[in-house]
Amino acid sequence: MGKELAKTYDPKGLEDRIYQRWLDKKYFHAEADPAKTPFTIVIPPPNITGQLHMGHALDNTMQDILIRFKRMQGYNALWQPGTDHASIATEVKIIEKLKEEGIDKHDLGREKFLERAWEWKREYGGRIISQLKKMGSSCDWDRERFTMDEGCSRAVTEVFVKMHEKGYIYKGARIINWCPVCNTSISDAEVEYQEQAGHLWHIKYPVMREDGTPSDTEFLTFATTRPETMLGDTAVAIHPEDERYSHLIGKSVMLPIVGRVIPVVTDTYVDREFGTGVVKITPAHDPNDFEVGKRHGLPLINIMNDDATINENGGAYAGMDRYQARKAIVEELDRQGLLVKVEDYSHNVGTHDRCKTTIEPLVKEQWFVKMDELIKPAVEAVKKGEIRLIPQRMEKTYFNWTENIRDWCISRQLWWGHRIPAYYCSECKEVIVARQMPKACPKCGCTHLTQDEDTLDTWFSSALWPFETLGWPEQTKDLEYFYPTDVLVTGYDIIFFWVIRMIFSGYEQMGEKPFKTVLFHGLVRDSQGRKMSKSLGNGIDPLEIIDQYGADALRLTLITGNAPGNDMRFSYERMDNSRNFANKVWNASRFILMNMEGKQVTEPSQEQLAPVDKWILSKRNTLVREVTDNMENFELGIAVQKVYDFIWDEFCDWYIEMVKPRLYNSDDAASQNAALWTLKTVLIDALKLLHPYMPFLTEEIFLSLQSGEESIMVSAWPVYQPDLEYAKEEKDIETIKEAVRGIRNVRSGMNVAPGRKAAVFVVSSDENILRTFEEGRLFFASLAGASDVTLKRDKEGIASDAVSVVIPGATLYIPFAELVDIAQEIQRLDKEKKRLEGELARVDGMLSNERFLSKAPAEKIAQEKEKREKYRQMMEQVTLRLKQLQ
RNA sequence: GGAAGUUUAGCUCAGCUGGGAGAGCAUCUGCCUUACAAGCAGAGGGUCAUAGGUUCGAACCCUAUAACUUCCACCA
Repeated sequence: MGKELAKTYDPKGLEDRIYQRWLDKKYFHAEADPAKTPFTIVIPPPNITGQLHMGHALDNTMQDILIRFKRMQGYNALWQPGTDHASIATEVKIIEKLKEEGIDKHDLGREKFLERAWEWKREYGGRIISQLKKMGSSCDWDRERFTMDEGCSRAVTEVFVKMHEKGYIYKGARIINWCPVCNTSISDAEVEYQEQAGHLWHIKYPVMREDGTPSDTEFLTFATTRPETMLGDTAVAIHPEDERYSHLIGKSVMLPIVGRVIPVVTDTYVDREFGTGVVKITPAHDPNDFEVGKRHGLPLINIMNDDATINENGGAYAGMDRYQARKAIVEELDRQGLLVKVEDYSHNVGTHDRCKTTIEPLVKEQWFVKMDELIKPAVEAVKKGEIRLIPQRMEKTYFNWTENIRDWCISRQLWWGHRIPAYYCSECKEVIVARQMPKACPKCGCTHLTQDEDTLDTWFSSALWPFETLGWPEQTKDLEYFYPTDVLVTGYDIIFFWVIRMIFSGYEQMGEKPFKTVLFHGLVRDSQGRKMSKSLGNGIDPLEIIDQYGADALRLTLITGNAPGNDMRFSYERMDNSRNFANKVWNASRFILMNMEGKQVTEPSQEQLAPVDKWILSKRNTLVREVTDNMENFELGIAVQKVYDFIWDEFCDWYIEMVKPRLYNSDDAASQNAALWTLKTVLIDALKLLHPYMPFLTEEIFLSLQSGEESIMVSAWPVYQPDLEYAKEEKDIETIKEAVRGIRNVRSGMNVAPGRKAAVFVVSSDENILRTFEEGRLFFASLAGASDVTLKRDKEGIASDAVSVVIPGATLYIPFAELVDIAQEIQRLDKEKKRLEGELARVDGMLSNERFLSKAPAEKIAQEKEKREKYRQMMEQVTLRLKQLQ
């Protein structure tokens, strides 16, 4: 690119061009190389149905920052990308699409349906990937994987078979969560409880008399939120120690409508305090009742079809929807005089997190993963710090889940997914779990075998993601080299779905943790703090933001001022600020490029460097150390804030302004060269520190500054150099800055026109201060609006009514004769005196406190003493000046 | 029912191992100063939720309280 840079930064077009160049140069690609240390991140695979949203944008920005940082530090950085088949989400979408065409899934048949699904994958699977590229993500796209590609499918089968052999996977009839709309079982993690307004129906069942007829005077009354489930009641329970009902122990009641006699059982599960202390027991439709039923050997009566209509066990109600049946049954009970009362009642209802349908607990044959043994190493790993969670408080959530874990229902009645590698003999009903379909039944030799119709929970394959993407179950070089991975970046909302399952899978299959650190981020909310959602229509499309502001600005906004694990709000004001910063960097660079034009900039000697040059070089050095530290500790928001402040405040507002007179007016070529070299050197390092956050902007500028260099993304990360600390220059320049600030303040307070220059006298008995001002005379005059700067050891000859500014070690005088109001001047100095008195009182208080002196660290005491000296000196100067004026 | 988080300037939020309260936006005053008005210079604005405690010293550590948010469990 040429040196003619536009006045304002325009990311449009430029970002795509740069990204394409990075791709062409293969900078994102990593190969196992024993000579280098690997640094690996596996991407949380986005769903193939997904479109980039702010959550992805944040997640991927964080990963890209870490990857780019480590790559520049010299690590062999691999960011492993891929997508997830997202079985249920995708299947639902395809069903919807089919419906639009008037096709029913079952009419189409499994094979044709899967063809459609793969078509979908081909069409939309790439969409999210191209969107991630828009963010600037430096993934190794050559390694892109898909959870249902051949390798991943092999991994899934392998794990299933192995875990089945070990007894960790079993098939059994358990009560599971059933979604009547999606027509599949779901795991506990997929159930979302929602508070809903409902009713509590108080119902009574007649107690059976000795003669086997129902009593018409004695009843057991209880309350229920789901009266329709009475069709499946097989008992009524009371607490064993509840005296109110002790006479009923061993008796039975008549189940109305159905006409079934059911026993009264005692169980400590019953809470005597709640309601009447009586509970109806429906083992086939309630998880707690299921447990009670097991304890008492009660029969399971399933009254529902898969679509949540009442089945043939519901007698007259068969065929009705569960809610219709509820209404009809309540009416019938009322007619029979068995409905005691109806109360309004608000309670939590389990819904399917995908479709929000109220789930129906049903007893079904499903495949489960036995969790109690598997979870142990996963708990240990976090307890021992083998795996670090950031922020640490996430450990509580983690342990809370692991301690109360139940077996994981992994079979789904879906077609899109990994089909369960279990085969059934049609003759002897033998179940064979195998890597491939056996030719014949090993038990009876029959060749009529059919594969299990069900597929696996999406998260079953996601759990293997960190190692299956590196080649497992093959023992590949990549696996050996890049595993375990370094960091997992993800939202805290999928800690149960994914993080925990990857951890126990890693230990079980690899015998090793999948990653060393988990870095959690929060949710991106709208400007009012609401979750972004389709139904609210408050979602902000990252692609539109990129189009408007550029990817760099979006990335910066998402990272600035955000601590790990905390939710953040998205606002356009913050986008404006980020864009403005990009423009600031752009213009500072433009300034430097313009001034370097036609000049050969060479590295100056130490002697040629002016104190201001050393000052900014030293500041840069400190910045490098701090930013690197922060990034090593995953404090990305803090790190970028420091770079931001450095570039805008120190570099642009001070250093560039300080060197302008040298660049414009000085005919000292060596001094000019030193300034240009410093400008360029500091800018380049600042750009490098900024590059992980704003990759496009920094690359564009870097390439125009460094014609010989390949790319900033493969340049070396700046390193802190102890020999580049210039403590003296740092202190000296701070003195001048204070003087400038003091004078500007006074001028502004007195409404002095900016164009009006005035003579400034610097009076000090400190030789070092005088020398500092002498060396900085040129820029000090320019920044302080001085027509002339005179350095003096005393105030002889300065107009007695000059305005004065006191800084540590010196007093500055500005003779503004016709402007000065002596009374006002005294007032101003009085205010300053009061301030100093306050400061001195504080410092003196501390330093006269014996306990402070004996307990505080020596360094702190020295600091305070130094401050006291400074304030005393300034106090002396102010007092003196006041005396002169009065 | 259990747990976690939040509470700091008008707004949105930082504040990393306790050592003089910060940023952006907004407000007010001046400036189109040849990198940048998407800018520059200056200013105002905070009992760091409340009450105790620990400490020489607390926004930060401890205890309690309040409000808001979230997660988990789910009592029919």
